[in-house]
Amino acid sequence: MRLLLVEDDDQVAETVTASLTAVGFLVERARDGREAWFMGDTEPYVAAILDLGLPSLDGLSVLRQWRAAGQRLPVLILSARGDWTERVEGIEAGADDYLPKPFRLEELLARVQALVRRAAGQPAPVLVHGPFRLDTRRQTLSRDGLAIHLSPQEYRLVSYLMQQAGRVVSQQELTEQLYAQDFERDSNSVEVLVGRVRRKLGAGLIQTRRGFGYLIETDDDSHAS
Amino acid sequence: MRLLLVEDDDQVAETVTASLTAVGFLVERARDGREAWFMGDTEPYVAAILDLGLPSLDGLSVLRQWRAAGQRLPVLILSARGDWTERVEGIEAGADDYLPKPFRLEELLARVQALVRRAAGQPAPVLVHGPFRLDTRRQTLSRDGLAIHLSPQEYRLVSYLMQQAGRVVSQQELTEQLYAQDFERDSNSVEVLVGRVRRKLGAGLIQTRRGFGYLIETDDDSHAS
DNA sequence: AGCACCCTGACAAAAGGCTGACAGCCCTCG
DNA sequence: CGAGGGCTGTCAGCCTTTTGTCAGGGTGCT
Repeated sequence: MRLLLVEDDDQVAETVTASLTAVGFLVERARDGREAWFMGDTEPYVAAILDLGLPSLDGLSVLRQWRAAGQRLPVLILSARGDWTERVEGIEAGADDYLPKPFRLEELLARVQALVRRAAGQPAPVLVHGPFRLDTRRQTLSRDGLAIHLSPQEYRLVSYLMQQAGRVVSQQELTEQLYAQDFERDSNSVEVLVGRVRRKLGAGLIQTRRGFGYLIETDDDSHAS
Repeated sequence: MRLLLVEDDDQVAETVTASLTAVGFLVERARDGREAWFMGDTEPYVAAILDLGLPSLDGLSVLRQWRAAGQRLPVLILSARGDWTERVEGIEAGADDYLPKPFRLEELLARVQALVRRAAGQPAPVLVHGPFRLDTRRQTLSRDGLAIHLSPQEYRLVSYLMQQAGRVVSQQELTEQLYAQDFERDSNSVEVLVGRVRRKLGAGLIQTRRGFGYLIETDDDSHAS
């Protein structure tokens, strides 16, 4: 799942990126306000982490512009000056959460994950679909209690589709979620990935909607009979 | 597991650090309030020991500021004046425990360990996984009742992983928990450490989730059959 | 049939993780 | 004080797994 990190300080950006990556996010970074605005308006991120002190265009302005343009991307604001007025301003500008610097990485992680879950309406750490169980703590998928080994990329694919269960997800969207933005778009890597997953899980779980994308049914629908 | 010790007196700090280190904690020290506040807000400690009489920013204020910022780090307060009002103040400021000076080192140890266990939602001082028993009181690991010698660092690794049983722990997180903040992040020391532990305990206990991190299963799952 | 899509097996590059060897450090013991 | 031994981080080499690419073959719709 792609995250946008807007942060001008290299040091901070690196640390934050590392921890977010470690828990499975694909992090892309903007260094200044203009870049941030453009990326956020263009690319489909699941959430953005927005530092307020930025060159070229202030963080709050970026946020306001996004909101003005109807962009509903969940935004977590980071701010060095943790004062009261700024927090209010942030919330008013349309932020979803606010974290004063300095912060602990765990807290950032927790909040980002909360944000993403809230946005996805998916609070469960274990996603179930028929005989399949995706355990996000163990980062493990099992069928009928038997663990099935998935590579990181395969895991991300299944995880994303299960989080979006019941919705058709286009190849384009998957490419965007699984790969960095500068990735060659005209390769069939998603197809290959889906193929590999199917070989492991059987053809039933991930359905193809020819011309539209891929789909994992919601648990109820698939077992209604 | 990293602990923050906030204490201005060198003598006391040294003694306390020595005993905590001896039972497997990695202790980092702050000498005054500002430093304490910053470290506690920035680094991922499992708990803090907070002396109240401090230069530059009073201990209670530090605590209040942490709490105001949503920092839930477990805190044990140390105080020279063991009077009633101060104790109440401490608890009200958000402390988790309170220990009047002078205290016996054993008592401090016991309380800190209790604090950490409570915070981890792990009431048991003895963690069991299959034939392995980790006794956090004696800091010993045994298999089938036979003690296995672990070096301090090895013990910390196993201990952390067992406390997080059932969860994949990334190398990054392990590095943060096992090494002090200024540690070179791009070495393979964690891998080496894991290797050493496995040589002593066998390959079964610590699983590798390639691309994700390491994992010790919960006892139940591993012996369900 | 024709076309756009999708699947699959093979391959090679790259990443991730493991291991043995080694060196620095510290402690203990004689 | 010096020798020996344990602990630990670093490094280089090795092996395995992962993953993007490509070419060729299906599949379903019009």
